[in-house]
Amino acid sequence: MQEEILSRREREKLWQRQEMLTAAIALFSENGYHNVSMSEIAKKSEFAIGTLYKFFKNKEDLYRSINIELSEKFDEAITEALLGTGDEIERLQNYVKVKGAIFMDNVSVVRLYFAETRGASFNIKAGLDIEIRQKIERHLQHLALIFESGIKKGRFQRIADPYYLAVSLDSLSSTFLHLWLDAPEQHPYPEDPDVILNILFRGLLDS
Amino acid sequence: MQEEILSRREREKLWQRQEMLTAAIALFSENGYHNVSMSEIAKKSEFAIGTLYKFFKNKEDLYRSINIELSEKFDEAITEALLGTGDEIERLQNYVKVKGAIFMDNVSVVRLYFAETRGASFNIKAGLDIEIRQKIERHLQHLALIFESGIKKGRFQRIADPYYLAVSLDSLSSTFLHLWLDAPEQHPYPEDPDVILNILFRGLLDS
DNA sequence: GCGCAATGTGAAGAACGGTTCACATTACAG
DNA sequence: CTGTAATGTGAACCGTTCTTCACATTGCGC
Repeated sequence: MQEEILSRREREKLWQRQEMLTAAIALFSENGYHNVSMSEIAKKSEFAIGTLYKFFKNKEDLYRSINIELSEKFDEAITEALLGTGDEIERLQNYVKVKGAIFMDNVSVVRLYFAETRGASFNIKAGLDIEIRQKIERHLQHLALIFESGIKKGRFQRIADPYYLAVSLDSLSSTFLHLWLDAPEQHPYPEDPDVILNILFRGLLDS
Repeated sequence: MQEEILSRREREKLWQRQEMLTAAIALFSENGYHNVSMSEIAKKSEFAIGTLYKFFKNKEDLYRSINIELSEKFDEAITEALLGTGDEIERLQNYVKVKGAIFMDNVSVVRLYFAETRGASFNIKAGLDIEIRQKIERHLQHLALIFESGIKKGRFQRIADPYYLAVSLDSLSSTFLHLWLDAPEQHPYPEDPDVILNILFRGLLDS
């Protein structure tokens, strides 16, 4: 990642580009793709419409750029958590914690991310959500491996197929993030990852 | 629910209305609100555009009607399952089963329902998703009561706040339905509700 | 059959929004 | 300071789509 070999001008352009993306993120995540016009983005970012088109081929390209950068950022953090050191339980705890942290740090884009991630995304003709879905699928496979390893070692009961356990944990953590998004003070995303993990770890029945 | 005091004409209009809604559902759930035009709906339903406007104030009203009828239908079935007879476990089993059944029977609209239900809904200016959310909130409260009752009676361990258990079960069942939607043969929605419920019932740790 | 009311029709109107491009402004080398 | 290239601008263009409404068709009581 060489970043220092950029000229002043290049750095400025990068900065301008980021300004545009930031403005667009705010608008898109508030109103959705179709309810945001290029002129609104222009006004908010304080550039002219034509300038936007110097940076992005068209509106769809702008939107795509946002989502790709977003998903890469998220992907990096989550992958790191999943590959990190520690036993199965620690890794799962890490996953829940990191996922929470990265979402907290990017509140304004979380709505956008969920819109592209869950439910059907009708914003883009085709292709974008596939890329994102592939990243998520990789996470799920990683998670499944952790569960499988725990089961093999006798640490975990095999209460469901490892892949389904992975999907379940992903779903549960996203759901808690949703609760938090809707009412942050009422439903804080738990500091302690075990609040979420215990739903899997402990059983409602027996003890 | 008196339905027989309708004239032939009134029944016909109701039927026509349903034809329009059916065509619109197919298009919306395939392409999303903004990617479907009134003329497409007109063509598919085999009415003229002007006729659509005799039945619905505008496009948004048409969309709103779909979602309201949809959510009422779902609400009825789910509420019945939650209020039905049986102990706590049977009620939960019923909930999972009924939710699965009603979604299976309405495949074409499930995508639409998820789009309005999960993630952010940007299709409608405001208000629609609030109505639907209130219905879902009622279900969650019901579910929470069941969990609470089970805990009070000592049938369930208190592994989490009852409301969070409710949210978790809702999330898990929706997630399994999502899997099924994406790849029906690969991930059949389980006949046996305990496949899903065991994720809550049994614990990964201990036995 | 007749005539009126109810219903159905789709071309035209109006608004909106993505994209373009000729021009203005700025940056910078010589 | 000058001239040229790079960059920035936004009015105008154009396609799309929602909505209206004057007219056509149908249904029905007499």
